[in-house]
Amino acid sequence: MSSRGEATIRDVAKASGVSTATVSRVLNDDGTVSPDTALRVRLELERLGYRMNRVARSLKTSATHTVGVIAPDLASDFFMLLAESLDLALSPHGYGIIVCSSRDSEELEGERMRLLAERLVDGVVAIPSTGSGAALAAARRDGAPLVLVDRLAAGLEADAVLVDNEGGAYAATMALAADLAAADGRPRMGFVGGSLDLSIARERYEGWRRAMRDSGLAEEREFTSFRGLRVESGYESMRAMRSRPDAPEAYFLANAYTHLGATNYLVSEEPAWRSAGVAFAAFDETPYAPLLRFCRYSVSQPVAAMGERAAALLLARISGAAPAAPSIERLPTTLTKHVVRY
Amino acid sequence: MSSRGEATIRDVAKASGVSTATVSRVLNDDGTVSPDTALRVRLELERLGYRMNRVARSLKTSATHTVGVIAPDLASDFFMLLAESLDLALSPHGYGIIVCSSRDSEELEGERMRLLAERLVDGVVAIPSTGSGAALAAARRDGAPLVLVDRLAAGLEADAVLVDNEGGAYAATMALAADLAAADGRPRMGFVGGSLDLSIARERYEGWRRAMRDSGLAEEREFTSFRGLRVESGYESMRAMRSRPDAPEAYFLANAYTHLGATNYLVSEEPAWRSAGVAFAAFDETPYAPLLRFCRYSVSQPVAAMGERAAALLLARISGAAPAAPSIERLPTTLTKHVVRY
DNA sequence: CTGTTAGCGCATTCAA
DNA sequence: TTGAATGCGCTAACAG
Repeated sequence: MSSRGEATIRDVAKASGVSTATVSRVLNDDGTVSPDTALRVRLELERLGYRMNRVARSLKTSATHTVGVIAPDLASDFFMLLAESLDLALSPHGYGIIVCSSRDSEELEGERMRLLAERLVDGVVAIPSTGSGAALAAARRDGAPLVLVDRLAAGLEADAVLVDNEGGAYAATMALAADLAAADGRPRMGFVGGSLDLSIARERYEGWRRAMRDSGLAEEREFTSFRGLRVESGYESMRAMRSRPDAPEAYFLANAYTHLGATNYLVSEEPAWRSAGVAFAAFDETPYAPLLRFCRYSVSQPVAAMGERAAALLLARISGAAPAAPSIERLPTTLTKHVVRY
Repeated sequence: MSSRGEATIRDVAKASGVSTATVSRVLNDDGTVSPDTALRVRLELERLGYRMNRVARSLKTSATHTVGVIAPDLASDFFMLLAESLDLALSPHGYGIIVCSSRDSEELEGERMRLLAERLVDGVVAIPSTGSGAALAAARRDGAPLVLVDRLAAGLEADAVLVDNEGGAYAATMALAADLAAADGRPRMGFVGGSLDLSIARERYEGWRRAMRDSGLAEEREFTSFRGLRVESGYESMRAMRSRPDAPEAYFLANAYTHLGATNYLVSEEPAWRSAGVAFAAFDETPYAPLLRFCRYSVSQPVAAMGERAAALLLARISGAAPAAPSIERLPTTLTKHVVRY
């Protein structure tokens, strides 16, 4: 027995009268071990309650069967769905995921990446916290498998799984604009989004803009906000816009958080008679969608599919069965029309 | 250079003209290395871009600085917040977390626990998927540090961090009952919860029940549901109850999911004039709380604090600075009164 | 203060 | 088909 009190292959070898090499072969289903020796070994394995020390194996094989996951915020709907789906896709292959939060700090992001490299993870899935990806690039183990999810980072040669943000925003905006045109004489639409440094914020803005042009609507500076993609940003943006007497009735919200914040504002600060005509088009789908009462059109991202694809790309890289050039996948979004019942 | 193309302490040792032991001492801030040797070594460390191979260190020290986290569902609000707070509390100590989903299956739970043990994690934080904890107990490395969160498991000798479910449910129910008594002649209250096998479901039921007795209200079988703690269960329970002509106006919802489901039902299936008088008391707090329009009282769990405490208990066990007996901490909940604005 | 030595537990040559 | 020997990269006595 080792100091840990656990049986090692040496104990098993001794007990079954074979060498450690043979035990190792049995453990790895090597196939070259005679059936009865294998049986004897397996019996002892069982009897001694043997558990493999995977750390030792990893040192030998320099493969940890672990992938790192870095995200700006672990406590987001998007990330957790992603984690669940990564776990689902990876665990059948014997991979575990070690998750870390970069807390939207580039410095922390680099630290975490470095630590993952030191832990010899076989690959990394990252939601970059900045548009540059500099910290990730610097800390990355040379050429180590890396898959970006949700956002692109400029300086990073890596596979990526994204969604068609521009197209999704375009479709939702077009749909809402059409409704407005049918109902109202002079349709207008505000925009609530985040910093254009972020690829997702930028792409959604561009989609909205194109749809505005194609619908013959004018982009009004006072009603175009890039305050951020958080709940409070949505709340504040909506407050700022709705405080003006000439506020539009329609808005595009760039993600679930701003959507929630905006709805919270209207519901809790504006009298019902005033908000009655408000209509939203928004990115993301959530469990509480039925409560987002101003939502007319929503764009949902296939988060689970994104996790699956990210896992597949990573496994392909790890096994070496991937083309040299990074592959960027852009998954389609789905437009949903919401009927208001209350 | 090693085969991985990374410098090892041997490369650094050679380059700086010292032994590997000295390099190791420098790396571990051992303090017994003379300032100028240390400087020379650090220079080479930097020049060669040395990165520690933590797998090798772990094999030697049999400490991985990794803790495993097992939860029935990674994609839940509760778990996300917990993961974030565990990461926050643990990462300053150099610990990483490897998360896995048991998908509410006892078999998977055991498998995951076993794999974590084989990976030599220094400890495990688990949200048990069953009341027995049998799978966890079986796969657990003998005496390995384990902290249960949220729920207890009968057969498991482990530290635990829970909340005062009974007390929280009691307080919310009492508050709502008092409001009812003040307003109405014959107050009644329904209950929507989950299977009593789950400790949290049972404790919340017991708290509700005690408050009902103390308020002089009768528990009515037809309006007491244990269908489950999921969104759909809440929806279905509410549908079943509200379909009866004699349905009460007040309800206790045992968690965020049932609360959401119940609200979804009322909002989307029941005409406003009929649901106008409905009032809820419920467990959990969410970002979309402002949209839960029937909520009068909510009980919030200190999820972040739970993560912190779990981390602290785990670290104490790992360092051996913990009493032999398991310590069960029960954190207090907070009652919030909600004002309805719409 | 520093170097030598000896493994941690496993997988993998190379012989037999 | 099996065993003996070697080393993955690091830390930890023990000497010097």
